[in-house]
Order: sequence, then structure tokens, then C-alpha cells
Amino acid sequence: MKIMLRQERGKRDRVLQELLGRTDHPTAEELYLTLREKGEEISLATVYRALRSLAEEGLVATLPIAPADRFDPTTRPHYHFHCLRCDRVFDLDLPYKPELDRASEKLGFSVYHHTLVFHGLCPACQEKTRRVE
Amino acid sequence: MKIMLRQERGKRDRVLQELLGRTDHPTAEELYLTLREKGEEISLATVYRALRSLAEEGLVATLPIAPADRFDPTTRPHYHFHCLRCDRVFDLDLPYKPELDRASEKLGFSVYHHTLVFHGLCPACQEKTRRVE
DNA sequence: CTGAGCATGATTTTCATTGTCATTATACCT
DNA sequence: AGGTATAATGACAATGAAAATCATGCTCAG
Repeated sequence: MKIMLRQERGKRDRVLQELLGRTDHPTAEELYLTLREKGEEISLATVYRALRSLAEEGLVATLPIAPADRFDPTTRPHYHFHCLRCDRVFDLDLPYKPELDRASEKLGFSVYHHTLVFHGLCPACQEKTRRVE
Repeated sequence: MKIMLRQERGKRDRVLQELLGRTDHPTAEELYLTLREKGEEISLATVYRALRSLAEEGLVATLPIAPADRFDPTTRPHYHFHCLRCDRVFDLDLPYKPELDRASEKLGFSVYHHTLVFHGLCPACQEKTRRVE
């Protein structure tokens, strides 16, 4: 007989509750420090684990802000496709749409440019997935 | 008298040339390994330095693919604004546009969702910048 | 109550990136 | 050409974030 999923994952829930109460997109360490300040006894490792599992289950999202570890020789603005299966990134031959900036400028932001990434399956991985099923 | 900018930055140019010849958005280490395989005598630190300076000068771009180090409690699709000055990230109250996916689907990709980030100055930083000038 | 399996904390390990520093190369001036 | 200031490079150390490991303790079904 299978063991049921434990409902009592106290620390994980505390991490989730803390994150739900904020709008500043914190890192694992920032959440950890806040929780400790609030008197919660929790370890940094648990915060990392909690966030990872919450993100895997889709209860929490990670930010789509650019990291600096992969480079693109094309500086002309263009969009990307990110394959969730093979992790490759493709340059897309689509027109850049500066008019998208207008909407956020109406909210008071001064927009220099934007980045747009589509996530899904590339043609090769669609093929592979089809064969497996 | 000022010293002029040096034109001869051999290794940096080799890094740039190698990157220009690829479409696979490599990391610093991947570029380093390729260069060594091609017989280039170069150190990993130099590749990192070259890429960083090329990116700062805008000769090369970094990828806008999501890293996993900042978390967002809102899983409903929504867009973000990233302030280039204070580095804060704001959730934007804008409608999600699934119709954007159509264009990349025409190119053969299977799109699950997309991420859109606007980059510029937030209202507070626009104010600060105005005062400095 | 008991024990199998999961959750947690403490610690170590890994690995990517950056910093440091000594050395070499280059450009500018005389 | 020679001298020197400055930049570029390489080798290595240091840093730091994230993950892995491992021992302990908790939970729940029986």
C-alpha cells in the first residue's frame, strides 16, 4: 500500500506563506533572512528545497529576467524560443514590436526595450515526444 | 595627453569572432573549450572578461532566459518590468496576449507560454535620474 | 507502539564566476 | 630604437550560490 502525501510540511508552507505575502520577488536567501527575523527556526537548505519543489509543482514561478551566462552575437532586438525539453535556445525570425512598450509606459515606466521568450517544444523535440507516446 | 583606446585586443577579438560564428548561444565555458580545441591558447578568465566587456559595450547580448534565483508568488501569466537602475522587478497589470504565440507556432515550434519583460527606469528612478541631471 | 519513509538541519561539496597579482604585450612619446 | 605608462593576459585563489549528503527526528498506517 502506498504512503499518502504528507499534508504536514510545515516549513515548506511557511516559505510559501511568506512568499505569498510579498511582491518584491525575493531570492531564497532573502526569504530565509526574513523568516529568521520573524523568529521562524528554519535552515537555508530547507528554503532552497521548498522553493524548488514549489516551483516544480507550479505553485510559484521563477522570474524571466535575463541572466548573464549565455551569450548571443546578435544585438539587433529579436525574440527567442526556449525548448523546455532539450534546453536549446533558438533565434526567432519575427518582427520586433516596439509598440508593446506603449502599454507599460502608460503605467509610468520608462521603457528602453523588452525581451520576449516563447517556451515549449522545438520541432525536433516534438518529434521525439511523439515517438515516445 | 590621454592614451587612446587600444585597438589590439587579440584574445578578446578571437572570442568575439568565435561567438559570431555560432548560433547556439554558448556559455563562457563552452566558448573556452571550443577555442582550445581549435588550438587557441587562451585562459578561461580571459573568455569571461572578454564576454563581460563585449556585453557591456553592447557588441554582444546576453540571453533573456529565466534563471531560477528569484521567485514570484503569482503563477497566473503576467508580464514584468525590470528597472535597470535599482534592479527591482515589478509585476505589470497588463493583459496576457496568447495571440503572440501564433507567430512562433508558424515557425514550427509548439508554444506552451511566453515571458515578456520590459527594461528601463521605474517611476522612482526616473525621478532620481532627473534630479542628478 | 513500531517502523518505513519523508522532512529537516547542519555540514560539506561542487561549480561558475570573479578577484588578485605577476607577467607580458602594446602604444605613445622622445 | 629605447623607455615607460598602461592595458591585456594567464595562473591561481577566493567567493558565493546552489545542491548533495547524511544523520536525526517526525508522521502516519498498521
